[in-house]
Amino acid sequence: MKEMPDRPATIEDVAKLAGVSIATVSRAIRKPEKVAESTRKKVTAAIARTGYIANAMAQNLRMQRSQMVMVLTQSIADPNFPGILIGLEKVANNRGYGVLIGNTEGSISLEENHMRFLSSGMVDGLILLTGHLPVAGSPSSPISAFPKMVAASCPVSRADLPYVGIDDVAASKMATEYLISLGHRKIAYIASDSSDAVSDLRLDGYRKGLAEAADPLPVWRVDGDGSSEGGRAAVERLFIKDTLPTAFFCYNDDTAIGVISALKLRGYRIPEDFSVIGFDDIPFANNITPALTTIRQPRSRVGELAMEQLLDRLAGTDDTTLETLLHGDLVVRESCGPAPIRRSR
Amino acid sequence: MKEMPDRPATIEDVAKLAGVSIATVSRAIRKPEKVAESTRKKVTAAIARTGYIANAMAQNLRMQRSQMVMVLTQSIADPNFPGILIGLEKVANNRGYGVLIGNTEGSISLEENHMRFLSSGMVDGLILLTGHLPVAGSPSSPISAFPKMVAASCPVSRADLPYVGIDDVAASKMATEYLISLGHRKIAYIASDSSDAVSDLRLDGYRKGLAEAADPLPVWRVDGDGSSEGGRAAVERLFIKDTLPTAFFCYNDDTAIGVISALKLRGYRIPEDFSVIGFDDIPFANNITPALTTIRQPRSRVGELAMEQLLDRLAGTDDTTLETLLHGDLVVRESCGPAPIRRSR
DNA sequence: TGATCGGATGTAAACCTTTTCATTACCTAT
DNA sequence: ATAGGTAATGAAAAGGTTTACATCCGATCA
Repeated sequence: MKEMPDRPATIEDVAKLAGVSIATVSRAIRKPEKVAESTRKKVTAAIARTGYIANAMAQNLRMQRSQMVMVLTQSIADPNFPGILIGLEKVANNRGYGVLIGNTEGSISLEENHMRFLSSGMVDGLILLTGHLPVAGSPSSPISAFPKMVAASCPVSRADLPYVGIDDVAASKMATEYLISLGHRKIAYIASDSSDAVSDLRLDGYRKGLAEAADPLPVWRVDGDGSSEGGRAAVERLFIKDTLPTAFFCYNDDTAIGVISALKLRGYRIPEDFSVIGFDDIPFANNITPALTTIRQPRSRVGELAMEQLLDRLAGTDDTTLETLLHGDLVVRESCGPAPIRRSR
Repeated sequence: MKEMPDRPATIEDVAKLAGVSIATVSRAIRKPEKVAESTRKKVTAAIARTGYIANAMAQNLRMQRSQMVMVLTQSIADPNFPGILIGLEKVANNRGYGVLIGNTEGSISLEENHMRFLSSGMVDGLILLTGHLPVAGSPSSPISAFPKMVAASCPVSRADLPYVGIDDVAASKMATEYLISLGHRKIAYIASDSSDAVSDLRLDGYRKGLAEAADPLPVWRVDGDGSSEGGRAAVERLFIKDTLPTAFFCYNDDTAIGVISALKLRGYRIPEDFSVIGFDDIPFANNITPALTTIRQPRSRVGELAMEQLLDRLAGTDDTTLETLLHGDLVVRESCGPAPIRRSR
């Protein structure tokens, strides 16, 4: 029934066809209960005949909003990103919002550039996956200036911003306890680079796990950088110093993959000679050999909750929840085994 | 210097402060050469003092555009997606556009839902990663009704839509020739499901590679579904029939990973007993054992070119290029070796 | 000297909605 | 019968730009 004129139908076309004013058309659409049954029908018919679709820009201008949110990330290539994005996109779309991607690559200038979307009113709110406040304004800019943000997956340091993520401490503790339960006594934590707040949280959990062991176990933190290369390098350094743990608790799966690869390259078997546990349960954790034992992050759920929180805030529901911590699951596969009996080195 | 009033500064505030009309302010910003040096300075100063940032919604309404494009994908989780998105986002942002994500999950209703962004004017154009035209309108709707789309990575069947991707046929031929050069004579192609046009292109290339061999080699197509599970299942079926190739050319890396895993499970060694070659060079191809020999897709470049093409079209540059095919590289790692000498089965 | 031109600026329309406020007509209660 | 209330609708403002057109002024040219 749609006709295809040169220019799309406006509300005025509909009004004319239905023989009412544009105000009535608008009401018939947005507040049907405010308009008489008979006119509503006329309007509906006119809309169908003209193929009218409201111009979003005009609506948004009038209503002072954009129905868009931006998700700011350091890296689209981060293996956790797609999963989170799925959740974000899902609820945003359900609630009539569009999701804009802002990739910062860690560059401040790119980040500032993206902030123009917010200040120009092109987006209503921000999901921060970056782990820090966007650089706009001085570092001490009042939090009240950022009413439209929610952090997810990476907590924002020293900011009273709503945060949705998993309980890194609890999950890391669980991972550590699992290794202890397998008999390991020399467990190293392969960290990420020092700027990563999440790495410290996981270190905390690891510490707690060690502390609660029957006999006190030493904390053994090894530098990494969150990449498989960093994991490889960490193992190489340990071999040079000729001092080795029996189990590796890795900051993330990428690191674990590097660790395993370095260990295998030197002829060791996993899990017979060494146990390795990762974190994140990235899609490929199940496809490496040995299949990686790890902590599963409910990525999609994190995205959903973060977006819900943001949209609730935008809608004015002043939810005061500041921290939503989800539970991470231990996924036991093949990369961990009983501690080997080995001559101490 | 910025002041922070309750409501953001408008162009009128700037005009008042600078003692000029709003038209002049607008011109000073958009067409500086049209305004006298002296006034330009006054305006610039006023803008700085007020912290004025143009309201994007008002601009977009007036200029009948949105400065947004949407990328439609079947699955955010597709391992190729992030790479393409990186390229898309990069050039879009460089050119002042925002990138909206539309995840369809293969659902028609979701897809239709996303099309409202286009018809309501919330986005100016579409990047199609879905491999088919959005369902809006009848299947035979004239292509002229879709002036604002560019397909990438998955060609859109029977549509004269601009397409940017890699030359699947040439790349597949190259992969096949490589296997032949290693002495393989029984090479199977593990396909994706039949609805996938890309799978057929790769089948074509494989065919061509076989056809140009010194001695004619038989085409051997095996069903898969593009997942590692599908690869595994394909191998199992071959074992049941007890008829095996010496080399597998896989539709994609996921499939190859499944094939390798099934083969290893049965105690075979790669590449000594079987050669396996994948396609895509997904990030993890290098992290499995054996490291996967595959065809590298310049994903990010595909994204860049597709976005450039789309924005050029939106800008009215009537570029008539309909197909941009990039070159895929053969990445030789460890999963292919000389054909084994084996009693024929 | 007067007509013409060009540059710089202002006025107002246009972009398309939503929503306040006013108007109308009808109904109810006194 | 009249005041007061309610439901349905319309007129017009508001939202913040860009830009076509008009205006003004000083300068150039014949």
